Amino acid sequence: MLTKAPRGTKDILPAEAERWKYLEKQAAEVCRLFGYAEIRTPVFEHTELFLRGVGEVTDIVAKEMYTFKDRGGRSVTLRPEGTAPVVRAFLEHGLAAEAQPLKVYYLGPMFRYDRPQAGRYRQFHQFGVEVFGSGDPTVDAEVMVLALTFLRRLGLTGFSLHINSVGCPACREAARNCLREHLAASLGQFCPDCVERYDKNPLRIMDCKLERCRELTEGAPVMLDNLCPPCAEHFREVREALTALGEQYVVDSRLVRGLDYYTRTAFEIVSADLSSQSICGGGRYDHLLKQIGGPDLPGIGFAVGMERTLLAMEAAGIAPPAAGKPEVFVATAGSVPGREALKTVMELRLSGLSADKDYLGRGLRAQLKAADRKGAKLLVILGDEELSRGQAVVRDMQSGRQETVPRAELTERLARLLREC
RNA sequence: GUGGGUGUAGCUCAGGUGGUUAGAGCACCAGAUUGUGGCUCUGGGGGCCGUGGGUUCAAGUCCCAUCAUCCACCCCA
Repeated sequence: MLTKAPRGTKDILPAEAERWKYLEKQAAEVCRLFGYAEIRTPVFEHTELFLRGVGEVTDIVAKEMYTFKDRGGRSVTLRPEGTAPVVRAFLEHGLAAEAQPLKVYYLGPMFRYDRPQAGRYRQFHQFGVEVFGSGDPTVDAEVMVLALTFLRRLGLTGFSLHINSVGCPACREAARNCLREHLAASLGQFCPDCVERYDKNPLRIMDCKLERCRELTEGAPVMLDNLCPPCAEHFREVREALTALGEQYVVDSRLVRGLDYYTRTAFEIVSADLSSQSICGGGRYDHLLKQIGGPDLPGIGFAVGMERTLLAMEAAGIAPPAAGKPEVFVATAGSVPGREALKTVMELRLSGLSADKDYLGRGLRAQLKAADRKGAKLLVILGDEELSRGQAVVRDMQSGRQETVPRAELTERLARLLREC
């Protein structure tokens, strides 16, 4: 128990941390190119923010939040998603006064009390972007392309973009009623989950994975058929923008997202490498800011699951660049004390070379073995004879070539050798 | 929340029908080589066999419970 990470969490060990750093760097670089600035918000917020922002009847809020009272009696919640906190920060700091639209990105841990399984954790990480202040269809296309660009940059190819429009509150309500009417007669034949969805979120019935339910919904009126003229026009322009950019996409009229705040454009990127699990989800939320108490500004964003991205890369056999190896290992021989090695190592480090040494008082043989395992490129040997003559042995670990150099010239010599290899 | 699989060394796993001091490979440490890595050989350290209870003369092995973990559903990234 004491030596076990809590359920649904995991340690990112040094080897894997290198891969995370790589992903984070790629995300930051893509955002720089697209003109998105980073924003960092707290990992916990007032519980009320998520109740209002995400929606009280959503699964995320109803049964997956880490909510607790702090010592002052306030109810706070570990953020289950990134959009509501970013909206809150936008409103709190009056960022509406800055040049519009505002384009930001975030990257960090999210928390959901869920049963863990492949690609699903209780603490997981999302990279996401948000755009506030523009309802323009080209923004919809831009954020989708941003996500696609990020994935491509990592070398992933086995994914596809699925898009849909869930309309505005007005036409969505009309579509819901229309669908309920259509399904009312056959409701008894659906699975229990779908019967529950009938009242809660009937559009989701269209998204059921059971074949029987799928068959029952054949010919049912889909959201896209019930869009009001402005929403239909918006969706058409989003598709045209994607096409103009040469992006392939699938219009999936069954696609419904689980968060209440979405309007109009909804999209997912699913990965073939993860048996079609979604790796990214997002959409437009034109009334969320007002709902949280701000101006009636439109917004849009997405979130990419970092763990899932890493899993997809692994499944596709993509290996991020290897970790940096130490450049120099300093060994001692004979009766030379360890502090001589430490002195040399420090000189090298302060001149910009990464250097390391043995800390277990091991023999020369074991020190070479250690240097080899760490992947050091060069080895310095400080022995009694060399030391008394003010020299040191420099060995190229790959070729095994050795030379004796004056200690005064050691740093310079090592730097030159490293440049050559 | 529902359903299924699996828990033996740091890792991957052996341990027919219960039977003495629980094994292998990899990894780790040391030696062969008293000052020279990768290969090889030799030796060594490491295990409440997930936990608790039950059956039995005897349980890693059988039964029950529990916890953990993985997979799927639900939901979502």
